[in-house]
Amino acid sequence: MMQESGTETKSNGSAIQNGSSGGNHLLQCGSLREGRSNGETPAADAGAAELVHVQQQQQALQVARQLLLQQQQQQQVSGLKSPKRNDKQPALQVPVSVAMMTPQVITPQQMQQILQQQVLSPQQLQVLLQQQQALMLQQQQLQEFYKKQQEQLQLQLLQQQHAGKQPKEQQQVATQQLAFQQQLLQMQQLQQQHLLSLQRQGLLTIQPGQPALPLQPLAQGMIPTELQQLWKEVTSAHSAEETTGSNHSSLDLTTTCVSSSAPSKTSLIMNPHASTNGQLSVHTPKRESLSHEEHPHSHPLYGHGVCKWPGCEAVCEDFQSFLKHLNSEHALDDRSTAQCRVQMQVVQQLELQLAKDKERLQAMMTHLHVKSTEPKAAPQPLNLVSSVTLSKSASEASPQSLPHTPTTPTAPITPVTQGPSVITTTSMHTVGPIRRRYSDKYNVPISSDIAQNQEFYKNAEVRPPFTYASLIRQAILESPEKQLTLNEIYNWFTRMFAYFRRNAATWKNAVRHNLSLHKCFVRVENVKGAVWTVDEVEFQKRRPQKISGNPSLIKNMQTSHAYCTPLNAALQASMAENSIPLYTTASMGNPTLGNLASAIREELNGAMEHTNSNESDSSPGRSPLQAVHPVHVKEEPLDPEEAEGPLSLVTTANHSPDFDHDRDYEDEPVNEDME
DNA sequence: TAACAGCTAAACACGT
DNA sequence: AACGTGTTTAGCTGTT
Repeated sequence: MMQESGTETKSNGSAIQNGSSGGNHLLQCGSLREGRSNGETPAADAGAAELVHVQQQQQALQVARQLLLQQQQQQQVSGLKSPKRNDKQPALQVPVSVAMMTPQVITPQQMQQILQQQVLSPQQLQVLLQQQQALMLQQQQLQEFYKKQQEQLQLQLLQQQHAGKQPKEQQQVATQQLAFQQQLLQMQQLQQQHLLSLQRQGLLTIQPGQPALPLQPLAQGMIPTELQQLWKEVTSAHSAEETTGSNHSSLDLTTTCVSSSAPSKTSLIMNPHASTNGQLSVHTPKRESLSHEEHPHSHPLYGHGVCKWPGCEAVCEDFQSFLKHLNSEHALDDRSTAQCRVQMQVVQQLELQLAKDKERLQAMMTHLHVKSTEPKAAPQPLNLVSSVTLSKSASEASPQSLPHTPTTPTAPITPVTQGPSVITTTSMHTVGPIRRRYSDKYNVPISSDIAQNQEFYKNAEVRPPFTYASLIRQAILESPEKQLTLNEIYNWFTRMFAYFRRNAATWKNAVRHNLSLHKCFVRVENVKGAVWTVDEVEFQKRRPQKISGNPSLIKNMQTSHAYCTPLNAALQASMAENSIPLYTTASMGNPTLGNLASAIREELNGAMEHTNSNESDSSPGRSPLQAVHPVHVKEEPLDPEEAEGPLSLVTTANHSPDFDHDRDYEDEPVNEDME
């Protein structure tokens, strides 16, 4: 007896839409977890490596800057009056190309796209965003510096022109300038690489014609025409003097920068083939060398003069020094052990990823061979790289599904496995936004997703990919007594999801609507008023999807569930970073894992329940619903076949300790920067 | 194409 | 009267 069975007024029992429609989530746990496990570590490594490079570039820039300063001093000493920096003459002003200097941070549109796709986990997105921000910071500093230097240079060139100064000095200054450009070129190359790495991981979809991505900044107006003109004057007037290779390369670089306006000028440094992909041919040495392995002393942790210990990348001149470094820096200690464990997890996840991807590939190939003529072969779930398709889908999705929050994406997590019609690898990651909410019946359980992405949902205004019904149910099930007042449900929404801290009128109305509409929500009069409970039987009665009866799908489903278990271990690994012992189990009292584990069982159970409705599946884990759950009133008699209690009720014991009923965010829009 | 699921909006009733 | 709660209907989009 949980509460006094009050006068629940479920008068909508006659609702035509019947409450059998619960929520749904779509995520196959395999695809999500794998996507995240796949991308996380390499992305982090790449980011760290690039940061190192950025720092190196900065140092080089510092040196170059000093040279330039010396040059300026010489000029000043030689009698040139030092002009005020603010005396910029508009006609000769050399604005720094925004296109070039714009940090290649993920634009809001791209971010939205990413969030909508949710190919990777929110945590991974955060990590990558942090890397992006770090890079952005670096480049912004360089940008400032570059601006200053360019202004100075411009002024000096101006003066020299007017004063008829020696071209040699001028040329030297220009060389310095070009040195900066080269540095910045490399900087941008790094950014490009970072971006491409994101692309490879499916985080970004570079769409043709997408202006937000400065993929061709160097080819477009990097140096204004004024400067080009200046250069022409300088170089043509003194072409006889400077025919050295360095100057040539400098000039080449310059013309490269203006190649958009004068493509037929001098030879391009940019690789034409690469430039079509937005990738420059200017490689940093490190990247270049990554592809070959011809070191005489082959060691998995040593390559190309760099220690490959995760997170190290120390430069070692030769193999001996590497061994020295290995023994000194990576000796057997706690840190190394921890890193080793992490690596183990990484490998494990990658292996899982590989296995799953192999299976997926097999399924795809089978599918394409068997029923390639099926009209639904290229249906809605995927939006190929074509921006037309994507934008169309997006425009369809946003206004209807989110009229109240145009800035926040609908975030249905669309598993790659949903659409087997994926052909290209890029399109694997460009599954566009879909309006639907996803059933939590056969895919990732809502409790699992929320538990794992809790922080993300709390901070990012991303709509959870679950139906209101599912969310309400989750809120109620998370409560200690499996019952909540309406206001407590509201609070749960605002507490758990940043998305629901806006437009309260809309979603609260929807919550009330769902509570009233769905039979699975039972109103119970309580001492302190009315509370809402979940009728699990009704909830599980949701319309079975077409998956039922298809043995192969059932098998796949079970497989996907099976993948959840080791991935659960991966989650534990990540928690080990926070002093949570590795390989803890859900029974050890961690609420998140407890919920996760139980949710997995729940989903598996629920799925089996529907797919094997005829079988007398008497798995020991099941328990009659009434034994655990406070359902007080049924308008319909319990179907004994359906009365198998879902194991989700097990989560009771693992209720999150930090569940705070009193904290409510109310309706006021929450600050955006809840980072 | 129709049925269904889900979302949003809105009207309305009722109680405080 | 204002507000919160609850019910119901309608219209729309997307899926099956």
